[in-house]
Amino acid sequence: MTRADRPTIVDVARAAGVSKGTVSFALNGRPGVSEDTRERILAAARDLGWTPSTKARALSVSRAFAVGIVLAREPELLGADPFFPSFIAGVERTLIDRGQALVLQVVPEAEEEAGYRRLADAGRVDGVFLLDLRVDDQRMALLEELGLPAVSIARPDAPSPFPAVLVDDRPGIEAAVRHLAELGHRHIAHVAGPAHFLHGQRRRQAFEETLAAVGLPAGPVVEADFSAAGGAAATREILKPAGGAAATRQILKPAEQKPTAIVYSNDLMAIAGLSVAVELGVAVPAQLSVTGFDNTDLAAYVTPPLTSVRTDPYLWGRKAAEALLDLIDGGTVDDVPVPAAQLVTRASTAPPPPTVRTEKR
Amino acid sequence: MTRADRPTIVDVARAAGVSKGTVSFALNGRPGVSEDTRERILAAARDLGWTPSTKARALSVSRAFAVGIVLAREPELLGADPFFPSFIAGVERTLIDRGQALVLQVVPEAEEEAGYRRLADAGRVDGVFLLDLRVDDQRMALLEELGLPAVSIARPDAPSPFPAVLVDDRPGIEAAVRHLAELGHRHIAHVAGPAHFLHGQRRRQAFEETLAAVGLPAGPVVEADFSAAGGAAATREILKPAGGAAATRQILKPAEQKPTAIVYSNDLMAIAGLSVAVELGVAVPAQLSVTGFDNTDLAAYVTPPLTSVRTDPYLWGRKAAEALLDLIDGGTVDDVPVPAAQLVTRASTAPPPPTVRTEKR
DNA sequence: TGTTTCGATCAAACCGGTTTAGTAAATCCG
DNA sequence: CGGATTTACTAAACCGGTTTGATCGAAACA
Repeated sequence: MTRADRPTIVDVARAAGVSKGTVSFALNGRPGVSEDTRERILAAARDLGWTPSTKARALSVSRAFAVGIVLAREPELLGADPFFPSFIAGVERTLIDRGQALVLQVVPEAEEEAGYRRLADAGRVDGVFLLDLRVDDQRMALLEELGLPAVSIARPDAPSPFPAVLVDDRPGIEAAVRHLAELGHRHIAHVAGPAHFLHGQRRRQAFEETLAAVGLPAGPVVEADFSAAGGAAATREILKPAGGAAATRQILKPAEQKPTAIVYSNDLMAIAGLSVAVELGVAVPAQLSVTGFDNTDLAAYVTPPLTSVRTDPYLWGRKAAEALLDLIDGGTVDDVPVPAAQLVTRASTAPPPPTVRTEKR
Repeated sequence: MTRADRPTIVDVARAAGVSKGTVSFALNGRPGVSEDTRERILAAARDLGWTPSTKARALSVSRAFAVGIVLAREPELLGADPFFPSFIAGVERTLIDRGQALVLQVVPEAEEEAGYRRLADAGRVDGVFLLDLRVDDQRMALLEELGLPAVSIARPDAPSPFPAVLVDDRPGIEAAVRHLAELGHRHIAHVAGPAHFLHGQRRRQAFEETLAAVGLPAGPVVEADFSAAGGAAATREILKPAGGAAATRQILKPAEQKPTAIVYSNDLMAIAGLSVAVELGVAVPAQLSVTGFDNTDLAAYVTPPLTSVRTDPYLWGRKAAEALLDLIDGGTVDDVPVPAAQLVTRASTAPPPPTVRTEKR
């Protein structure tokens, strides 16, 4: 009935007839062990089914052999975002190969800092990923104080002591706007993500700059929160004749001309927007073109199929993990380039209606 | 330039003028320490900003102070499923309060067993959650072999040595079917999840049993894979006049009568199904009623808003974590009841078209 | 051949906690 | 008042690895 205790390094040492120090050397590929002995040790380890205890290694080399992610998003928003699962899957691909684990922490927004402190103080992780960068993000300073190496997804807006995976949302938005412009749209609106998020802000910037670059007038921008509800509300605001009280959340001066296209900063809001259009009797794409961002699984299966920007979070995850592990190992790590996002055109974008088109000159 | 090393228990002991054993006792609330000394120790610890090293504790008490989840799903399916983020958020709520961490492992399906072994052999976790139960699931045996405590989400189909959170999808599906039956539908179809998943199987069973219970004829059941693409294909199969080659994936004999309602086993497939209906010129809900499952964020924002079954994965996560930690602490843990899922009715369900209705007798 | 160098190996210290065995002083008891 | 408990605490062992310093025999050198 006695539970077979896991073998330890001494068991292996005894079986191989050496000291435990030698076993350790043999296993870590250190010089100073004869080929003969090394093989005997490896064989003994295999026979006993021995795996070094991470706990013991962690203590003696003061490493956790784990990296962390602190997520301060609301679960509902997480669930709707295809980014995380793919990113994490990519991260794991790298971690598993290098014997590391991923410690996840999902916390209410107010406890974000506490989350990082917990990971650091308890020595649970050797480094972290920095996601959902914000404008003037305080976390870089926090992590430096905590002495925790990090890799950020996208480059922060201030000089950062940490390497970044150079994710850039701008080319994706730019492609969307140019695509619409080429179709003949002259009045394009944007449903932005929260301005305090760097990616929300950058997508919006890209929207505005590209409009200017192709010589179109600035379009209305409504800030929403990346949720379906937010996307629906924003769409209503854009499509409805600006009622008195409704103008509250409008950020830019409304163009006199009602937009013939809306660039959303994620698919979830775009899909919600499609429904609002139906409800208001606005045909998509005949009267209104719509683009999303993320190229969700669902994008190709809504009516009409959604033109969207395809990104590659799985790849980002792999690259980010490689960079972080190299950094932890003491290497000097440069920013990591990644391929630009691609626009996937589907039926939700088409030329603007002729009537509106006529007015455009 | 010397990095201030983190204080250890000896530093605290020295500061308080006691031995490190006493510090340990004081901190763990053991008897045998005078109130006086205890306070002096706690004060010293606070002053030095000392937190016990998880690594050291882990080694000496052979506990990881962490629990694990191994996910063998494809990232795309994960991304579309609102279950995981909410479940994990619930788990964290409990874990954080009890000083535990969550180790996540996302692996290709073929490496699932290896994933559990890695966690167990390296001693990374003290227990795991068992998600996505399958028919004749081998993992219970594996975990028992590995000596890893577990809590399963839903009760397995075979006697299990582990406690379960008694999630039951059947009442949700039953409510959906009854709702449709009350609206007057007589021919109802089901788009099922993969039959090798227990929840896929059980939702299907509930569908079939409820039909029988309310005296309706068995409806066609098409098995899909929970993805948008799968949902679209299944819908096409149900709505199209059964073409020659198309009958391949049809599981039940098709009812002679084309269905006036479809019960989907998740929202993602249901939303994809809505688009297929539009494409085939079938009006929802006028000609076809549709129900989903999960009550996704998006459900209320598609056209028409989707009647769906609301579940509470956040709660499940909290309860599951409590049960697992109690189990790890050596308690005897019973199965944990949770409230039944609720049907949320929206505009995607309505009475069947009169023409069809006439035929029903 | 005597000395040096080197490679292979071992014993012991160490990481930072927990836990057990032991001790001195204080308290109890008859 | 003297022996038996109890209380408060310390010293040391332990968890299972890694790493350092010392040892020893064989090969290299003078």
